[in-house]
Amino acid sequence: MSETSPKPTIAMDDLMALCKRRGFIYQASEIYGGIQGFWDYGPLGAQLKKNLRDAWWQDVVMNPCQGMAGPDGNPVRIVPVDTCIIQNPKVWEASGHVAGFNDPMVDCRESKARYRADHLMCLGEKGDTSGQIYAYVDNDDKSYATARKKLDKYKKRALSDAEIDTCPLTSLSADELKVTVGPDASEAGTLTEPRAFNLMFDTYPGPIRDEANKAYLRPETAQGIFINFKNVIDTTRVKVPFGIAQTGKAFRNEVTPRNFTFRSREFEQMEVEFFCHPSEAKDWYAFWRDWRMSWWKSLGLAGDNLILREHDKDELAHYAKEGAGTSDVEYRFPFTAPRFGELEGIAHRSNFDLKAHQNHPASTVKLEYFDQERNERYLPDCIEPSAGLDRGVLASLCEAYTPDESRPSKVFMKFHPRLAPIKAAVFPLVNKDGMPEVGEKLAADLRKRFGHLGAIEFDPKQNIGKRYARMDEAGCPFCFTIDGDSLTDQTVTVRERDTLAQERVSLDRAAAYVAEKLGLG
RNA sequence: GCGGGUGUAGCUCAGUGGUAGAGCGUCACGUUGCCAACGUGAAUGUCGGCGGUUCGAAUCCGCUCACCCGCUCCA
Repeated sequence: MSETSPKPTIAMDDLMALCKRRGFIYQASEIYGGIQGFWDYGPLGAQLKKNLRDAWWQDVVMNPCQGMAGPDGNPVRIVPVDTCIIQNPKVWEASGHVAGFNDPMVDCRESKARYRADHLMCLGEKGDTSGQIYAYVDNDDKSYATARKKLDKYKKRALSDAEIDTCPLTSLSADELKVTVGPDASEAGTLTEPRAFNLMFDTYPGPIRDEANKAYLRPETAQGIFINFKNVIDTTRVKVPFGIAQTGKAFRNEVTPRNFTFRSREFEQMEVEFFCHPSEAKDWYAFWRDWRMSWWKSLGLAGDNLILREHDKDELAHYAKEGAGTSDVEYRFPFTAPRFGELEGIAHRSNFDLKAHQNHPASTVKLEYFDQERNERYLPDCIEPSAGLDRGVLASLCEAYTPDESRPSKVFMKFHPRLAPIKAAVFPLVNKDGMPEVGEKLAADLRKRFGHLGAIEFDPKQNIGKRYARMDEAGCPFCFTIDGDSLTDQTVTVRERDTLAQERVSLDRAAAYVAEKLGLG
């Protein structure tokens, strides 16, 4: 990993100040002191985020893989869904989230170590209900030996195995915990009571707030796809291999929200679950991994700040253990540098999820797919490219932030034109002599043509330098200026954000100019 | 969860117990007319919040909230 970046690492504080100043991102509930792990998007941020989501929707769902054929030589097929944030809680039992997202943790005030409560065992002398208890990490011989040694020292004699009683830490009473010595502690009573880190948010649909009515806010959008797999198969004409895609909010009660919007408790995902025959899973995995990497590059996250990283075996998620692997598309954020933070994970989930839902006791549905061509019934394997929309936005903001002492704004946002929240601006050089009228008409024309892609600004106030500078900070790629000559020869000056170059184009060519620069031909 | 830091106008920050400030930005008017120019003027604050000490608190004390950094944690 290279420690040197071709671009100086920007200060996160400066970027955050710009995001506030220009209306990209605000702290959620700011007027009440904020709320940890939540962020709101302002006018420019909302459009930036929409543009990234739309780019994904277009390139992944509507024109899958930008028209590139899959490894089988056929066009890639994807259909969209939009599923609920709240589902029957059994969905999350089957998926493993209820068990996996509820690990009670224990902290040690002395050693500062944190343990999973269900990984801690305790030992003491058989029959002794008043003496000290010693905790150790389950299946850790060294930790066990340490606890035995501490007990022997406390009892002032070597106890035999037969004199030892063990039990899980979670079975101890509060009083017993007070006389328990932590695995890495010397004093008793330094362990906190086991605390559940509820990584899923609870909610209670219906009038009665009762455990029987407990439901969860989804921690990932993926399960909404898996539980609709049969519906999609039955009601559309898709055939394996194909993908189901959706974007939407997900919620995780992160222990430590950090780093601006990077680890938020409420965030938006863009996910595809791509189903294929197990024999083709490896090829599809490699295909998606490589194409997703190139997609992020195509949106301006090029260069050394973006890497594709294959997971080591020991960091694979529970659903990916059996699969062909997991890769991350990672971006070098200022706060991770020189290391990288995940933008998107491409995982081979094998048939983990379909199997889990099919096998859940409360589920009656058969999810096997009958493949006519192969004359074979099977549970498809699944390749999951799962991207973080908010992380993509954050990476785009970081990448776009370009200090430039030579220009009045001292900084400009070099967004890819496709992502830029303001597509173009129109300025009358002087707010009189017929220039505003010409400008307003041009702005209206551009709005009609490009308004669905982003804002078209019209600004007749103050001197031209200020207006250019404002657009630089907003990341607007093109500014059209109407001057005296425009009235006579029907031409305008277009000023390019990145190069500051000015070019004279005819008024009726202005829309074509923007279309070409946006890649719309 | 632990340790350190920060919190005053939209942004950056000054203000160590005595009337709430500056620069920039924003807005208006004038002038100018291709890069935050110039002139005049204006708006904008629960000094993060709550409580305490004090005749008097942005300032001292306690608690709390949020953000940043380092741990820890994170399928």
